[in-house]
Amino acid sequence: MGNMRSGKSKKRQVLPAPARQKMILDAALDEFARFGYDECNVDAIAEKAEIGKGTIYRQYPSKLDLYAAVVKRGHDMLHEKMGQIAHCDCGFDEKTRRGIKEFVDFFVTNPKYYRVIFVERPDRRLKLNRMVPHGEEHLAQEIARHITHGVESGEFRAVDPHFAALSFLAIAKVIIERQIYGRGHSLDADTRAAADILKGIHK
Amino acid sequence: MGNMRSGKSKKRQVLPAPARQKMILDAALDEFARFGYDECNVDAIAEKAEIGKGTIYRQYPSKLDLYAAVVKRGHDMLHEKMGQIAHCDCGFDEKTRRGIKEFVDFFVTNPKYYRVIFVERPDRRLKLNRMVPHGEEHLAQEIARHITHGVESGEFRAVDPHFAALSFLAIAKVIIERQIYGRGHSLDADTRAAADILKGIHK
Amino acid sequence: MGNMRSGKSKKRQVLPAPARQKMILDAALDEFARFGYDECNVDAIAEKAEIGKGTIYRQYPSKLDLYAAVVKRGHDMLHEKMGQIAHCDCGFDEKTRRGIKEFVDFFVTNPKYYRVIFVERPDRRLKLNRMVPHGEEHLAQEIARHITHGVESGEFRAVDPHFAALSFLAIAKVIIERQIYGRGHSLDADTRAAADILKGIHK
Amino acid sequence: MGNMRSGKSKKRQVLPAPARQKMILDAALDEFARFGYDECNVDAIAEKAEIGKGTIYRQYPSKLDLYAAVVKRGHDMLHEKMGQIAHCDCGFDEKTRRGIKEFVDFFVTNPKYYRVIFVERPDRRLKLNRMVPHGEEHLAQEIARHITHGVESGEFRAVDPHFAALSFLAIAKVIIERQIYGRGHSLDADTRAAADILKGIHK
DNA sequence: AATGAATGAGGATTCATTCAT
DNA sequence: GATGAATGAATCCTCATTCAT
Repeated sequence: MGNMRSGKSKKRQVLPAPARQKMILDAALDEFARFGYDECNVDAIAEKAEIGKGTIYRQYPSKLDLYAAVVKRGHDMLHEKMGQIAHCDCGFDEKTRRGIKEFVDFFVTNPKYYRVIFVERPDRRLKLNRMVPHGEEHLAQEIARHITHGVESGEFRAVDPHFAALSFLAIAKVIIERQIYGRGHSLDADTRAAADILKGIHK
Repeated sequence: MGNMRSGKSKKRQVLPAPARQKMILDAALDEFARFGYDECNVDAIAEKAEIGKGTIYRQYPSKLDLYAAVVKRGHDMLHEKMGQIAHCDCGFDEKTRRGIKEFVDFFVTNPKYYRVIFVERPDRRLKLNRMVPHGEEHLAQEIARHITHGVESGEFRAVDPHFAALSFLAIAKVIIERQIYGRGHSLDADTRAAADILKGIHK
Repeated sequence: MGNMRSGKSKKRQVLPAPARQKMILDAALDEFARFGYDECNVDAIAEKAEIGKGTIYRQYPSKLDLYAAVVKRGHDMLHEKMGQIAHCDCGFDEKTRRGIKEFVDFFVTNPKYYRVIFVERPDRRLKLNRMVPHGEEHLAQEIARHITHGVESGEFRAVDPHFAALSFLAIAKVIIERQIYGRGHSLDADTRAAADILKGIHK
Repeated sequence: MGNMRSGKSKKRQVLPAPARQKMILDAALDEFARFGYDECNVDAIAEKAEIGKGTIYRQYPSKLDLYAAVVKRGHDMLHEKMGQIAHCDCGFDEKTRRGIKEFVDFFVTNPKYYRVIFVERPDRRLKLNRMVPHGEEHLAQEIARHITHGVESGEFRAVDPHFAALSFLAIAKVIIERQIYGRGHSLDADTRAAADILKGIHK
């Protein structure tokens, strides 16, 4: 009926619901990361996910909600990894080191999430700011809490924990960007350099 | 017709070319900074600049070019301020301190440029990336050059200058953001904290 | 650029603004009358008006506003015709007779307006009701005023003027519908029959 | 899945077929009357009927068919009430009076049908026009037949029966609308006023 | 038979860009 | 040169309808 596309005969095999969920989020992540929120269109996401547009809108009321869901999944994945560290039996320094490592690892391994969370900067958009309560600020607060513990236990020099947290984050992002976009930067060397820099925070 | 709009009778006096140029860029800066590239539309810019839309297109082939011009003007202004320091007769440390101060000052005084250059991040967009010679990278290279001098003269510890430069930049941005968006953060305190952190770079 | 439609080479000659205005309203009237508000689409109106879609939206903020404008033009045309009668130097009966005649004539001559104003019944839609303050109710009130004069001057039997007005209108519409959609109904015969019926109102 | 919705656990007990039929038509009547054909959507009808959307489509091939069925049920109900009068043992005048009364009563008691049959006016839509055998016309013919009897028996003045029938209908609708939407109009007063008007038809 | 998840044609609206005046 | 009316490609979203379970 007018939609007889030549070529590929859409024989979308039916996948179980959770698998489709995943395909949608994967496709959305791909497109949002590659083109950015505005330059990416819902049709392309649907096509990549191999589902109909309507199916997306059945799950997410709007393009913005879909984006928020992608960001949230990223944060959830990150938190799962990082959460384990919080409960480890190690000292402050060890926790810090491992925390940075996991953080950097996550985004170097998942550069798409880096794009979607830090480059596309959802908090730039007022609405998203309200929808995704896990922005950079949220992360900074968690790190700040960690630093506060360190300060209280005397393991860390007395600085404004929030400022220190933002600085941590900022440097971590530098490392990540160099890994993702740079050519031949040694992760170890960068991490050590970062340590040198951040050492200034230490007593 | 067109001149029969009721109400304000736009007595748009014809300005000399350079003055118009400035009005266009000022208006564009305002709108891009407030709404972001996509949420802002050319009509609004023209109206704010008090000129016809066509006149903008006479000067800039596209919205993207206009944006690039705004970013470029920001960089030029910044460079002019920073350039003076390069030629000052002071030592490495003094140059560094003044450099950071000027940099932070510029963006705290001109938060719109902060939005346009760092938040809106032109390199986010594939197209812009090609047009605007990645501002941040350019800056980083200049800073790196400065650091290299420091390293060569033995005034600075031997770190990867590029990495160090990006870290400088990252921390400077933290300070700026706190000044612009934060509430009641002392610029002095933040700068000192940053110095604490960056001291790690020093010997 | 991909829009090289084969066939008709759109060489839309530029018409003076008021002419275009008229073409838009004419096309809208055509389409709304033929298909109804919902089954008619803006693209078709634009095409029939031989202008771009955007041009319509430049004049009317939405499809609904365009519809309201069409209805308003109909009411204005009707009022102009009817207004002359109000000021004529004739008695109540003569005014009544001429009023009915003009009213019926108008809609028989402009059946599209009949569709748009009475069949499509804009007052069905809440929003339109607020936009077009000239619905059937408005007409009824004008007629009621006329009847009130007749009642006060003793030329008309004492009935609820509003009810009588609505009845006038209702019968007038019957005549109109028969003329427009019926086959071979004599306008004179129908009018005389209506007079017979409405005579009941008279003393 | 699908049965894991939190909250109300739709314990939709399976009803016998005719009961389901009724629920569908009731729900459809509600929604069509409240929102109109276009503004109402099938999902809402299914939800209100407490059945699955698919079940509606099993019974009615399309939304339009469902609408036609609602209109038809209205006409059937009306006819049943009116039909009894046709067979009553009373004279022409009595029949007429009772006919008008039943007609007005029916729609004042069932304003939803008034919306669906007269306000939404199925014949407005080209498509519907083909499906619903123009309700109003059908009614008019029945009334016309009645009038013809009156004319033949000499109980009614000789007018075009079809025109007279449409006039009857038109005035009846005025009464109904005033009852449904008006405030504080006396049904008796309106009916008497209508009688005054229609008396003109009588000898 | 009943269901409701999946579908995608269809439509209103926006806005960068052009070009006749 | 300056202007802004005109344009129509592009895009989000809706919702009637289908069909696998």
